[in-house]
Amino acid sequence: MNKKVRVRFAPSPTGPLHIGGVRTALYNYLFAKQHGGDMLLRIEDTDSARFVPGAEEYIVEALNWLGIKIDEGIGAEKQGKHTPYRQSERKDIYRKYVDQLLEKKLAYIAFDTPTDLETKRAEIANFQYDASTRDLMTNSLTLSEEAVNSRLQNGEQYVVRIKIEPNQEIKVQDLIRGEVIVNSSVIDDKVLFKSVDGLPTYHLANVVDDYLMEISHVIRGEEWLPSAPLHVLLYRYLNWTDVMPQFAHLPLLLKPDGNGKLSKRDGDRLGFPVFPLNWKDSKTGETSSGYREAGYFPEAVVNFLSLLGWNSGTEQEIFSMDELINLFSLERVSKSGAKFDYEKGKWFNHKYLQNKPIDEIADLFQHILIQKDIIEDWEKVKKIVELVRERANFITDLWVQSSFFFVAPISYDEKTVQKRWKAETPRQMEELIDLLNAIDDFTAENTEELTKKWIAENEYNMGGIMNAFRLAIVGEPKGPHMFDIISLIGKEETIERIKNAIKLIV
RNA sequence: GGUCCAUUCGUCUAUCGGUUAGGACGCCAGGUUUUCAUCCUGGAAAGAGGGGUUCGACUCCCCUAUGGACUACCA
Repeated sequence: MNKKVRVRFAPSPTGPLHIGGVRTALYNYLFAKQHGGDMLLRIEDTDSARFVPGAEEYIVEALNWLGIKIDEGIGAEKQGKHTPYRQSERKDIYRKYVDQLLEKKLAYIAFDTPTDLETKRAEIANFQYDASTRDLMTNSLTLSEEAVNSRLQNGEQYVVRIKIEPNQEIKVQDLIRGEVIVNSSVIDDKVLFKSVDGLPTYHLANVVDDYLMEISHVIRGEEWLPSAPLHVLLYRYLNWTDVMPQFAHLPLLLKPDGNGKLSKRDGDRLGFPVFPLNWKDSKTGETSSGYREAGYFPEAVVNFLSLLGWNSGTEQEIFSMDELINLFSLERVSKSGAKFDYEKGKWFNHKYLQNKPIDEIADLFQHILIQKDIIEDWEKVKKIVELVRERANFITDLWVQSSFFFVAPISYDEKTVQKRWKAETPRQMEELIDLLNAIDDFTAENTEELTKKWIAENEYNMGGIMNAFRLAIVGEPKGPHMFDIISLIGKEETIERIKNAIKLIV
């Protein structure tokens, strides 16, 4: 049976989308597109207590930015035929399946309060609510029917738990890991539904929704692997095994140093973003930085992320989204977790910065200039970008690398002054002023030729002159070819700066 | 503690029984250069340990070790 490929990304709106989540979304997308399938976005907000306003919008915006297009569900152009795609709005749908399980005695009602459970856990070491302990608890298996009904009529809070038969082998076929076998005895009677808010828990909701939304492949993080057998069981209990999706559990993204899952704190600690976009926490007011605002190209982030846990089998490193769609395969996803290497992320952005059309880069840079109240001629901006982009990793680096094109130095790098500004330098610079002043054709080629001639004729030291010259014009020992710089800033400005340097450097 | 998953250079990874164990990031050295950077060339750098299976194991199996995930009326 070959059903249409339909995958879903199903985050819960508890905050900004984590970079690991982004990768999961990306792999889902690549897989779907390769097979001509659909990518759905479903919001799993069954925990009303953890809902964070703005999180859903953030997720949609982030995926949009990255070029991960949603075919159906939240954020899609047209939502699709399985609406709604927010689980909190699907309450009525789940109730039916809860009742079905209850009727078939595959689930039961439990009245134990959180404190009851706590005390039990304290009492019994490694307590697990399952076949071995449910007789000790307050539920519809231990209470009489009348007792249960009267409790319900009194409006007592309850949950519905799945009833798991102990000692059964449950097999999960995983596309990345192969067959995983778990004994049902180690799975507890998970809560499927809570009366407090009338909502199911994740386990029931995701199974029901994946079934109703005709999901063909569930591609999610490895943290779900331990509960996958429970989900398989649920498909069995609901008689849906014939249309059960295939599972693929992705390896985790790990901290760059030490061990463990990559977390928000690592970003703060090590100084790199762990979110796609900036996020401002409305409670604490603190902002977490995102890749977009840090100056990354979405293509670079996608490329970088795609290789964290997958590889093409070739030695190619740079991939466009289309190439990724073509080449991606779950079989080539690695099984072990990948440490997050931020340095390599920077390198990817550098590559994209070099390879993009100059107009695109210049346009982005001009926006930065405008924010700094610098209005500059488009052609000139393009030339400047051309000259400095190779020394930049990010659009934002461009300013650091080129600010001297727009603003004359107000101070001079001390070390360089000591090393490059000698006693005879002011006199030589005066001569240089005279020389440049007499040049009408101020192109880089011409000024270079004449300046070098002058240096040779006077038997000056090339490095000595040029480095002092640079110091006067740039203020620091950096930047592109000197004659390219002065041709762009012009004769007057060049001479002005040399004069200033002679005056200011002691 | 229990269950499950994993283990090749510092990092991401290639290898699907026979290779001088390859590439990339980073690092180091040299070259290019008037500076910084880029770029080019080169270099150091790896199969967790122990048993098997096999003519031959990084590759297959087992054990140990290590790491991770999960173990909620969270997802």
